[in-house]
Amino acid sequence: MQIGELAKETRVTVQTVRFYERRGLMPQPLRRESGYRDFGEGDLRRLEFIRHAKGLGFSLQEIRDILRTRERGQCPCADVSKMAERHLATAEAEIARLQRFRRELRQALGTWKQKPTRNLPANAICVLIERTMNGGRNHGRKKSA
Amino acid sequence: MQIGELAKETRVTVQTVRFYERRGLMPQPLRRESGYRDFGEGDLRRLEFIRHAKGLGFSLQEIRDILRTRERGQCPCADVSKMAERHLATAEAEIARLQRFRRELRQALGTWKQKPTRNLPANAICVLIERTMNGGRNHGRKKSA
DNA sequence: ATTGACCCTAAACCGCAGTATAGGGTTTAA
DNA sequence: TTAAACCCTATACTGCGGTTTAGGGTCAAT
Repeated sequence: MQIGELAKETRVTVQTVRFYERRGLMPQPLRRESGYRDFGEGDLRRLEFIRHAKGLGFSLQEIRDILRTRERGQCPCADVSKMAERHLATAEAEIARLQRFRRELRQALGTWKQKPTRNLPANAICVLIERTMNGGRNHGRKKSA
Repeated sequence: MQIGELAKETRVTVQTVRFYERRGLMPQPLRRESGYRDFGEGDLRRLEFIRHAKGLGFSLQEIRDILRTRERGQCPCADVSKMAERHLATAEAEIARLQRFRRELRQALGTWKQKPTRNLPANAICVLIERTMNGGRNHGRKKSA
């Protein structure tokens, strides 16, 4: 299989396949007389694995390490498990952050939509953003003194 | 105020302050005879605003645009509102993605912890990851035929 | 007069995940 | 034989948000 076919099958570009090869995610493939790369079914599955792992949030470096471990005949699942736990922790933190952001922004947007812009204080930059600056929700109270 | 003091107050590095100036987020400050930058209270508040907006997920470019609008005497809140709505949509999608990832990974981790590695199929790379490849949870069924 | 802490600029570099460009060679069909 | 469609390498560039390096100048105290 030529690189173009492999690329089409896995919905990546030809350059990306070569890029993955340079980064050590794809192996040095067989070459024809012409110098053209010649891929097999295993390469196809490998590239599908890479795309899928990437979709799950693994970095190219992590994926490379997983594949290297597997090449040494070992099972990468223990490592993957560790990486996954780390991703989970990051994901949890990120979810929490985004949800806080969403809450604050909805609050700010809600009150702003009721009275947009009227008496914008001269020293303010943007009430929507600054509203969240002194610790979150100062709705009517003095600044948390 | 010298750049070092400003940087210390706002917990950024001196280089970052200069970087923000190059990017148009911080204004060209007054200069002393020596060429040293001389910042005032307004600059301090501006930099705090930048740090806060960044923490909320706004990009430097967006923040620069917000500040530019404000400099023209206009209220940036309408623009900010639009950006925020976009961020919300992105955040929702990201939350959903992360939660799916978390669910799949927990499932895979749970079953893997019960029987780690035993009979790893020769053509498999990592069951934890590949388990999620054929559409999610193929727990005992044939591959979604 | 010299040390140390601070400041200045311009430019290069970092990780990330590719994308683009320049300048070629190969294969196939008309 | 020539054109299209494919392939090759090497190198540079993108956007993001800075960080680092090189090579200086300034200011205060000793």
